[in-house]
Amino acid sequence: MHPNERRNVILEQLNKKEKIDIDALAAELNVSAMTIRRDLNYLEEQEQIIRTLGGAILNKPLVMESSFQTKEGKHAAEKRLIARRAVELVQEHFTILLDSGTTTLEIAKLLNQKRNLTVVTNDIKIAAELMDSEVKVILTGGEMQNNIGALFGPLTEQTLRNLHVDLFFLGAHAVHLQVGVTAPTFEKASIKKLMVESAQATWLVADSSKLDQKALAKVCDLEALSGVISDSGIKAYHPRELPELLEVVTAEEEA
Amino acid sequence: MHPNERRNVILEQLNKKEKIDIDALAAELNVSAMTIRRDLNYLEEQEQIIRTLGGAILNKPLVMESSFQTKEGKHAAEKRLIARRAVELVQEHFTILLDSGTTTLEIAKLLNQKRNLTVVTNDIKIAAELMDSEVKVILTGGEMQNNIGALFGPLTEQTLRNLHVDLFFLGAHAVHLQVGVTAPTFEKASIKKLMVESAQATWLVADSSKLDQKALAKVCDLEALSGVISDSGIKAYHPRELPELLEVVTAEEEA
DNA sequence: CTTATTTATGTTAATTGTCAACAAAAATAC
DNA sequence: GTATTTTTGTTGACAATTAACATAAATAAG
Repeated sequence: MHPNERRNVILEQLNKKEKIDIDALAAELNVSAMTIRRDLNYLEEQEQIIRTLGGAILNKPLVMESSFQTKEGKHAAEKRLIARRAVELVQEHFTILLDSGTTTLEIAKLLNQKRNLTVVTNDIKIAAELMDSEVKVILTGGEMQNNIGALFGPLTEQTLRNLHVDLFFLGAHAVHLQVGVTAPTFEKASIKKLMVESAQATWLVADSSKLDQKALAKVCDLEALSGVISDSGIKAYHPRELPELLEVVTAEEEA
Repeated sequence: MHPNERRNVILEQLNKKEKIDIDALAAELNVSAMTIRRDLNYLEEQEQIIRTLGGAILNKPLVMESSFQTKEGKHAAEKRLIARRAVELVQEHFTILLDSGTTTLEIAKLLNQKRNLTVVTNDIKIAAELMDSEVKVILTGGEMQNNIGALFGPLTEQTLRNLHVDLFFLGAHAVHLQVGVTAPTFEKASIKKLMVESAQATWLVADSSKLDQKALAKVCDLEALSGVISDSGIKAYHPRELPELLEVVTAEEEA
């Protein structure tokens, strides 16, 4: 019997019994009490259980607000402002492509109430967010990146190649005047590049912490973008130097 | 300082600190460890805290288990039993295809501690469940069915056609001796059919309420299955009449 | 297929936490 | 003021935990 199997048995028992006893489990599973103890310590590290004297109980997680536990990350307020500005670009009957990421997730939350809209995404958190809405959602498919919920790989790329959308909201890790938009891995860059190519218009959504940064893999030049939406930090940057064709929108707090 | 005062101090600390330590408290409150222990035992009797080794944590009220609000549906206990029996078929390095549905979601929950496993699915709840695990997850892609989180449509079908897996767990709406496995829409049936075709082995997982039922669209004959896992209700059905090639496993409560 | 390496498990002894029993102290009742 | 109850501290027996090491099993490497 594998350790994982054994741990599953323990969890199963806890679903019925509220509390389990180490010695009883050891006898039942024909292993030493020490092994059970190690299992319990492992499960406690995973925050699945809580150790008690001679046993353990289930660790009931706290209630979460959204489908996913959305711990308020860095620049959350900025992202919300950007998202609010972004949805103004969305018209009825549009097909919209949403990159994976927290900024685009904020956009998804605002699209929640729209109708006659199709959203394509490679982010399962975005899909989950729109699950109970009237928006039509298409997931690209692909291999899921753990802890993030973004889909990557050949399957994703193949889907994107057969796609055309009206509007693409591109999230970025790094944007730079000369270098353009870049991503930390070739895999991500490749996906984003395909997304740009399959969209009629691409708007970059990025809070100011991403500006003036460079990363490994090139996604596209700034010229490929229809516009940029960022928070007021972009002012401290140099909006005048951005190519003229580029409409730069600065999201700001409303009065 | 009154005993009740002291106990309130303990509870206050627990609201901030998640876990408290007996010796530290004893020193801080200038009482013996034994006194703190008695306080903690008292508070545990009141179901306000839970004792751990050398300390205590707050007793949180009951909440949900999974990323999604999984209101305990019909036949939940049966589904869990079936799931437990099903994962016994899973070997390391397997690639497993999971149909969308609540029974297969239960299977996913049990898989989430396994390693060296690849899971393919068209259900975003299953994907979400496995997001924080070490299991490699591949989503088929496709159009998301609202309120359920299952992916359908041509995109899904195309992905399935280019796929081969070791083991497929098929969830069913209706199973019948003569008619075989059926689904309520052609769209769903089409997906399930493709899944059966792309798998080395197909095991049907269905609680007994699904047995002896017919629906509109045919998925496959019983002969196409490698086996069936159901709860004990299947006994009231007619296991002897099932085709001989079919191994029927009945999941039952352990002694 | 064999060997090396990692991982999992068992055993022990030292440490730490727990409990029960009793005694002392404090609070309360009469 | 004394009696009674409640609370607290102390002690020793016992149980659980941990760390450290040894062994076995599984996996990877050659």
